[in-house]
Amino acid sequence: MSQSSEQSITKRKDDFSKWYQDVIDGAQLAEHGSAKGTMVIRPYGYAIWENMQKVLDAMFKETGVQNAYFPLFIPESFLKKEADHVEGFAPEVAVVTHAGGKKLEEPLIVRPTSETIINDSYSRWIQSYRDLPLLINQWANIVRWEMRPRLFLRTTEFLWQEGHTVHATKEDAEDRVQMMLDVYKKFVEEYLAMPVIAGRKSDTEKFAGADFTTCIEAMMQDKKALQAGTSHMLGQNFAKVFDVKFLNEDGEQEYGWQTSWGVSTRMIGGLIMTHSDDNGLVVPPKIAPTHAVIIPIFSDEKEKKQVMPVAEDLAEKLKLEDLKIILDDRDMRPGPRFFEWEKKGVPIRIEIGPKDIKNNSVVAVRRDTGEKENIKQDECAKKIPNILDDIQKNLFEKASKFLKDNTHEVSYWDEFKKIMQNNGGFISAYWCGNAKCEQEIKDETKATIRCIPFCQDNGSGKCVHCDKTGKQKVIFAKAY
RNA sequence: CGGGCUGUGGCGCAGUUGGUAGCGCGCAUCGUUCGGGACGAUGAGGUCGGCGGUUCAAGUCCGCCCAGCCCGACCA
Repeated sequence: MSQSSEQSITKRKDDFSKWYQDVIDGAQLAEHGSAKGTMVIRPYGYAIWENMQKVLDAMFKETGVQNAYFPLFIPESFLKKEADHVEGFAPEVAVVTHAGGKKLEEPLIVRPTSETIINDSYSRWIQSYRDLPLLINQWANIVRWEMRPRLFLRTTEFLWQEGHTVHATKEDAEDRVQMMLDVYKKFVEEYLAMPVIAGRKSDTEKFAGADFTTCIEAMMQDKKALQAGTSHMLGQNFAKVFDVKFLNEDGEQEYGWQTSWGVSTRMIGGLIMTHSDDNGLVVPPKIAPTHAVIIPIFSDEKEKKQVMPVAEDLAEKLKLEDLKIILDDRDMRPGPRFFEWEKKGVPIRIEIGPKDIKNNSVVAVRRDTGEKENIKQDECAKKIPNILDDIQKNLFEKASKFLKDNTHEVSYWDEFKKIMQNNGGFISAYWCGNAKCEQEIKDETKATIRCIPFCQDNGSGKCVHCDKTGKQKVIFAKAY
């Protein structure tokens, strides 16, 4: 008995070490050293990404955004035009120097982001205030050669969307920055069930080339912060160097006011690190590639003939409710089938066996709580969607409670250090606004300013580190 | 690039004082099974990260190189 349970633990451990591989393979190019940090997104992980794309794309379009596509290769000189931008990105760009068997006249960089090449187009597209606002989004892959890649969260190549807009006034652009951050917050909270704190980045953390950067920050289960999306106010910085000008209503030339905003496949990592448990992924219903898996159970042909028609019938009925259903009738024992879908985080498992046939019922098991419920077959079409809604709600509430429980209001530096050394989490505290102070905090505790939340109580207090008066509370945390 | 650890079937690992490679999982076939990772039998799968050295003999000892992981600097 003890032997078999020991063996069972061993088996689970083996699988645990690779449960995430249903989603992404990392380091499979390990023998090719220069390709380290690249990733392969498996079909299951890609299905999650496709769902994210679909929802976000619809939300973008509601705000008037259109999709377009721009080149992967960018002339090196484009990147160099904006001083802060080149300083921020030059260390991490991959450069193509040879192609077609020849040395290139001008090296091409693989885009780390597309502000420069898109503005090159915009400078030709925009003539008049009537051409504005120009609201464009691109779904693309980009490359950033970071020193230390990290599976899921900081891969060398990643997929993302980047929106690039041009407006006639500063106010319009700033409204757009906020509008898109609101879209991200809504998407991440309502679909991914990840609570986030929205705010502005400090100057040291802002995007290279932006006037200011806004962001949403989420808390992972290890209490570290993950930036889940950013929306930047670019001002006229890129417009000036790429000559994006328009004739305004008064017949005067003006530079356009711009924004850019993006979220990436990093969100898949965030999703996993927010909700998953020791048994594998937990995927919120609103983003899950499969809502429910039906597992027919039978031990011989006779039982199979009884069970299968009911299982098939139920699958059809649930599909009519707009649910994505998998009927897993593979020739495997039930246990391994249960476990496989559990690892993949399918929100509901429906078991149908001979016992259920007798009772006209099924057994529904929730992935988030493990609760089992007997449901009459003819009530499934009504009840399963309700359970899915409840799972979605429960995941968000659970994560919200975790975020709340691990966010600490701190006034004193000793307390700050103690929290960062021990439990970690988010610290909400007053900050003087000085970059030097920010750096010292980072050096001492590894915690950085994740954001300056929009929600402020208009008070003021002593900076948690230097005691000077600060007007705003900021969120400190160790970050990915 | 600094500091630590590690490279052995698909995955996880063992390999004593050097003697020519093994275990678990997974995979395949057959049988018994089947409501939470079943069991038995049989079988497939490895130039032990690379190069060089010591030796009659190297997964094991020595040197160099390469790669990966963790910790720092960089970052979505």
